[in-house]
Amino acid sequence: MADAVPESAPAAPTARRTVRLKEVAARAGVSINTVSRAIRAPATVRPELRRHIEAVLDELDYVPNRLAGGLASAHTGVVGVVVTSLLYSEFAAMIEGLQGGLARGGLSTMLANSHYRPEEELRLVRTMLSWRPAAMALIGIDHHPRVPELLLHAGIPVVELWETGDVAIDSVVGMDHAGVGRAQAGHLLEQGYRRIAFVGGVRPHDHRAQRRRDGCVALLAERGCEPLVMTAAKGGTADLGETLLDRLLQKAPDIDGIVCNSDVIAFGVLRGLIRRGRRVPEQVGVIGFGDNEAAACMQPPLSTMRPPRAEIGQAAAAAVLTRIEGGPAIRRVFTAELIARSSTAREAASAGTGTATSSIREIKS
Amino acid sequence: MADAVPESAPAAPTARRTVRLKEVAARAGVSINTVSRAIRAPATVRPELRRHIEAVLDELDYVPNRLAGGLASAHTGVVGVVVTSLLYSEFAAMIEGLQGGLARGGLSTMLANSHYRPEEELRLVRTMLSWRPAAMALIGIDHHPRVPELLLHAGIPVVELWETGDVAIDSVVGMDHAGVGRAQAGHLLEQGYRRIAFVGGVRPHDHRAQRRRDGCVALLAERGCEPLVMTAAKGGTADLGETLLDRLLQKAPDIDGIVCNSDVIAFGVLRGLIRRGRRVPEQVGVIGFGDNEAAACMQPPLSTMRPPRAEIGQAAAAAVLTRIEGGPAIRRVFTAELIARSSTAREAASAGTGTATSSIREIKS
DNA sequence: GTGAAAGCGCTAACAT
DNA sequence: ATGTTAGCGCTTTCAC
Repeated sequence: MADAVPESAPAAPTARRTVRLKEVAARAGVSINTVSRAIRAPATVRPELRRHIEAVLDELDYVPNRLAGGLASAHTGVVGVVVTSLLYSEFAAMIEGLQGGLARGGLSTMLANSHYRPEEELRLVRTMLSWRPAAMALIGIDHHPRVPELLLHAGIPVVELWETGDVAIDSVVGMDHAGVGRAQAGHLLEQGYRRIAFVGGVRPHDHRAQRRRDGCVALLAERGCEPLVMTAAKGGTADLGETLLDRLLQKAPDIDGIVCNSDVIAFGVLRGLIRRGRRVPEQVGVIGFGDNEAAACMQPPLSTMRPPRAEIGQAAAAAVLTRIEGGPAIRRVFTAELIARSSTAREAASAGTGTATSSIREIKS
Repeated sequence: MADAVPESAPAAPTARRTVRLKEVAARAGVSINTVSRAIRAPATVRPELRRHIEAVLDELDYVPNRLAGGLASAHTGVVGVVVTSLLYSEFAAMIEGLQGGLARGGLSTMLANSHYRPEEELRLVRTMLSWRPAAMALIGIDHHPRVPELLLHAGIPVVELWETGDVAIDSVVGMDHAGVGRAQAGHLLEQGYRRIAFVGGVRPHDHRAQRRRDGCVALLAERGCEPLVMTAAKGGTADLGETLLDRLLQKAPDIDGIVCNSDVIAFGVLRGLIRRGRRVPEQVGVIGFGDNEAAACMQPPLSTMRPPRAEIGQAAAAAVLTRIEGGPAIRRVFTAELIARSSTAREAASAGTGTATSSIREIKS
């Protein structure tokens, strides 16, 4: 399985041969300071000299030491990002947007994963703060109770992503998840479904999922429908979707609409319905959340909610940049888009491919 | 859209109120040094005193300054990770495994994304090195020409993930992608398909995808089949899959087997085939790559190759940890697993759900 | 425009 | 077991 690779591998971390500003300065015949300025403020160095220094820099393959630089200048240009999960591609596009936006502003990103564990989140925030980051970004608005005070105490810009609520540490950029749940249920009602259930995996600390569930339940109650909920305290998978469907059908065989907490859950639900001979969308309507890349390839194509992930990430990056430059904290709420496909098209059950996208829906004030 | 959040937000980054070792020491009535040791080597401080110091640490909410610590000690406990993409969830599970393994070894992770751009990779490697990381991890084995020398010069452990080849910078943990392509084509041949094409999005610098394609083509040639290739120079999407299928059918209407570069491409291909009235798997066999969570929910369920992503990430973390402790560089090649479902079950086209998993296949020597 | 000197906050010898 | 003394490599005044 594993065998040594002798050549090309330093037997032990090489006997410290790092190039410092000092070496560059000596080689270029100037002071350390001048080299430093040639790097950070080229305009303050005579063009001719500057080019000379740059040549030496290149020749010696100089890599600055940001630990030293950061220590001396008290600002680092890294942004600490704490996410609750890297899997399920739930946040990938958002993080990518955030990272891209920050990079354009000259900031690096340090990513850590709390796996939906508050204790872990606290630990990670402490670790990141120990790097004296220029700012911090966190997923969600529900944190370990000590996190907000720690962050506030650090005196740096903070942005909370993905979810929005009433209280904010600093800036917030996200969606109203309760509104997503309402929109899902609302769409099924509009399509004429009446006996509607919420199905999905809801992890103990996934507050976003809980809010979607609550939003769905609330709307159903308002409209006089008895809300049904069938969840499990774990992450969503297709198999879980099918399992929950089973339980649901046992409890309520007359169900005709299913709001899923994620597209992946919906995939399993669709598979289960087909196996059990229920026709979608004629007998049962199904709507997911997330706009998974496979949703449009299901049979029937799955209706879902598309969260503007990249936009949220980019807006969060913009918020950080603004704040670093002394601007105000920002609160921005994006709207998820309803993608109505065949899986909820009870009226026009023969309509065909159903790739059409409905107009953008306002989720909540 | 964006409005100010006055309360709770520091008008400007607070007037520097950071707690240093000095403050803790004064409060605890000991020297700076003793506090430092109480943190890093608790055993060297009298238990009683230690508890006292810990209380003060807690009371003052001390957050160490790792810049200073790293500068002084010359080791940081961060591992720089450069990935080519965060999207498509292609690497998420692998990165998660890597990160988890490193965290267990007390190492933090700094993630950056090169978007498949070599120039960007070089830039990112330089930036990461400027943080004096304990080790570096990179996706793939084809790098910007200056990357290996930079890394070697840094004298730290390096691990290349996902792909394996003949030359390594230091450690390598991955899969043989050419072998994956061969296995895909081989499976279709075994099932009796003969007129086989490779279809997919192959980004200019996605060498893994290129290797899978080449492996597929090579095997077909060896077996006396004329290899067909229909690719586009971009990332894979379901829509692209359907587009490429169109072109393929135009060029070779008698095609009966399709090797897809990714499951997402396969989703589009399946949708396209069904729309065009071709029966899968009776008339055409389709196999994907990646074991996307939706693959088992397609109609028919999609056969695919499952790469051991988490295992690769964990093994890479182990390699880094070993190497940091002075161990040898490691080379480890994992095997992708063939997941045979209905989309290639020409023989047993009536077999039903087809969720069964074939035995593990050796991909290459 | 350039150089000299003084730290940034911490760790690592060495004393004690 | 604890304190003292030097730096780590860089940035930042402040002279020149």
